Amino acid sequence: MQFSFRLPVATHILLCIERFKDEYKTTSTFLASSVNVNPVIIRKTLGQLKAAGLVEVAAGVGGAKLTKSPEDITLWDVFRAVEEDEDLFHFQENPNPKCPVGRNIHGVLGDRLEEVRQHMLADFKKVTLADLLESIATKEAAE
Amino acid sequence: MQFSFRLPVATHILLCIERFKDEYKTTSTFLASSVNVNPVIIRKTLGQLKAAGLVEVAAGVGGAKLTKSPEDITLWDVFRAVEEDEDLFHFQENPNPKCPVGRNIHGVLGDRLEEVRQHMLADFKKVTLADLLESIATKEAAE
DNA sequence: ATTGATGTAATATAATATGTTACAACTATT
DNA sequence: AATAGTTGTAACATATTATATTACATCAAT
Repeated sequence: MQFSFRLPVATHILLCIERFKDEYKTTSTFLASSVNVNPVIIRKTLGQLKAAGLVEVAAGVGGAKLTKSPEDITLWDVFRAVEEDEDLFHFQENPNPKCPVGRNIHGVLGDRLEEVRQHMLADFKKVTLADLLESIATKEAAE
Repeated sequence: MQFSFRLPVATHILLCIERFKDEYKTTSTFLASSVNVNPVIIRKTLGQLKAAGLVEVAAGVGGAKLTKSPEDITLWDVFRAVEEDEDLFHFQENPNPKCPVGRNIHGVLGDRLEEVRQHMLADFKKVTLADLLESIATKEAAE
């Protein structure tokens, strides 16, 4: 059981937009060829990133660019843009209310899991696009 | 996008086994009525918990019990018993190798996400079944 | 032997993610 | 104004995974 690849794809898109901003017009087709998914997936994701205020997309003429500098965009921003703000785990909806475990498990376990989730989100905040771009540049230099 | 309810269900099962060990024989049917899922789901989950060494299941006669005390079983044990040991997120399998972002994203972003996952696992280790049982007992007392 | 359980296979159903096609709307350019 | 390339989005198809259910062989205490 894993999270979908929406976060990785969205991050990939943002990194490409920044990395190639001076070389290419970063259209959905261009981005799709780097990520290797259908351009429509890119457009949908770009729509979520736009709604979250992370990118601007040029209507008509095409191409996208970041609205902030890469230092100011974290994985937390990206995660929130493309994933629902919901519990980390599904819970069985109708446990037995006559059982003391059944009627309290969601509250008790849910609280602990929500703490874990908040830590995860805090971790996401520590990673910026700039960090990732730098790591990629380092790898590129070593090739 | 959420994790399945395998962890919550498995935890629920373990808590019930301990909570009712002196009152009932904790068969898959009994447990199923508290969790409110099909008994076969309970048996499969119990099979995973048994494989992980967390419970013993009485063949033939039925019923399950913990192999350790609740202080010594954490959510980490339960998570490992019922979930694959894999990346937190899916990655697009074939990004464009001709693109510097495409050929490095998995390594670079994957490393950061693996750190987040390790933190999550560490958080799971902090929560024991005994903690949860105590929280439930507190709620029961307040009812 | 009977009874009530477990373990497991086979299959069905549901939910979700992803892929694809199609097309209206938009904007710079000619 | 017409064109060309692009975005935004709907509609639909496909794949994957999780969960539910039925069935039944096997087991062990009575």
